[in-house]
Amino acid sequence: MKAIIDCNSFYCSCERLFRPDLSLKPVVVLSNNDGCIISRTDEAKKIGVGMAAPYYQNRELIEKNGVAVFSSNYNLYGDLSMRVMDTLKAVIGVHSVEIYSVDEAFLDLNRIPENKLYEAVKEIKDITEQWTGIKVSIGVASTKVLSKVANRLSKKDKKGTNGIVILDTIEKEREALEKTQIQDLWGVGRQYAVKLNNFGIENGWQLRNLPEEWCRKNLGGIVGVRLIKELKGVPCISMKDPLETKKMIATTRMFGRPVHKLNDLKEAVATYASRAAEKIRRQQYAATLLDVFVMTNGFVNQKSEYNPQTKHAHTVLPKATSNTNELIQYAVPLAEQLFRPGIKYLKAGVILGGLVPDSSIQSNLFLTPAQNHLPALMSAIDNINFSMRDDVVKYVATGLKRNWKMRQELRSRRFTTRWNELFEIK
DNA sequence: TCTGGGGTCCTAGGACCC
DNA sequence: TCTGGGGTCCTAGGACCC
Repeated sequence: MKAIIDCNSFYCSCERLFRPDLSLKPVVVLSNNDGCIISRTDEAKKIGVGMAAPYYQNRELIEKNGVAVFSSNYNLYGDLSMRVMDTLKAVIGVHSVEIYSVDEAFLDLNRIPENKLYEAVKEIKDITEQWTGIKVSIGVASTKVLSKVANRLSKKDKKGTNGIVILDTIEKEREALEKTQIQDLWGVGRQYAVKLNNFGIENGWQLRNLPEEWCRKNLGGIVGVRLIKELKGVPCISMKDPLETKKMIATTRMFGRPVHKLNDLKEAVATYASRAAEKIRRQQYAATLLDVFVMTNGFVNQKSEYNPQTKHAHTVLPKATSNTNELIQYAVPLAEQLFRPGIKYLKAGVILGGLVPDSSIQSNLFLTPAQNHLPALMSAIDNINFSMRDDVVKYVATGLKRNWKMRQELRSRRFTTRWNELFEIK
């Protein structure tokens, strides 16, 4: 059996941890740039705040109901996420945990006897909540897709289920799938939901009973076939090897306000390149491919129809690198190449691909001594920036004023990752 | 005024090879 | 007059996820 464990309203729970006064109040967390609502507590859902809804459209509702609003604070969430994952690994073993996202992990329960499943899962839940202060829900079933179904039901009825749902018989599977609308299934997005609805399929049980060939034709080939099999309890999506290397690491941002000057665009791209370089160094990768993209105003004919246009340009790097200086030097010309005067840019990004473990970077006999010291320089900069605060040491190319920077007006303190922002008890 | 950021996987089609 | 077939590799783009 497999389980998926999921932190309840994760970002909001992180905020509440340091604001006990909000424990029963509605809370929402906004995306970067304070654009969308990306996490809501049950209380906020009840009031009618939509998921991924633009903040400005919900502002009135939020203010009228006294909802606490936070800008996203990824330092805080990232740190608490690590604590949750470390707890899971400590309880059931490193090799049985697959971190799926910042707030979710799949657990391999194969070594637990069927008749002890509930006990075991309950223990995992209790310990995680006690050690981290974050509430979680758990779904258990024979496949990943079914465990997601179970998890969703456990969250919907926290009181009735105690946050745990186990699908261990065909009858329970059937009941759960009949209760699950097609668009709420893991692997069915907007496009497929429309297609399936047109075909008269509305819940998970109906989908489960469709012929595989139909799904191969209409739901993305092999992806659709796997989905059906998983719904039938035949595992097709296995646990991932934790040692698998990533394929890309990206840093992309909307601008605080539209950018129309080449210089601002270059600064932003240089900044994202150094941010991305930090990320790959921390994860001990080096990149062989660098892609820069820009997004131009996607609002067509004043109708506020969101239709972003992006343009990419990339460079194959002559050798794998994680060096900020080098990556900036490749990234900035790509930004220049993409830039057109008179156009407003809303967003840009740097994607590092073709990742290899950085131990495989070959030292080069023909480099000058100064160049061979670059890794030491990079880690010195990383250490300073990490231990002090962001960007004490930075490249001039990344700009000094940064007037394109995103807005984060309502961010809480980084309680767990910055000494000068520690939680205070008076 | 105002719509996130960071990923994965799969497929179709073009380029190229013999 | 007549112009193959099969294979691989790469890339762009679409669909999905949280």
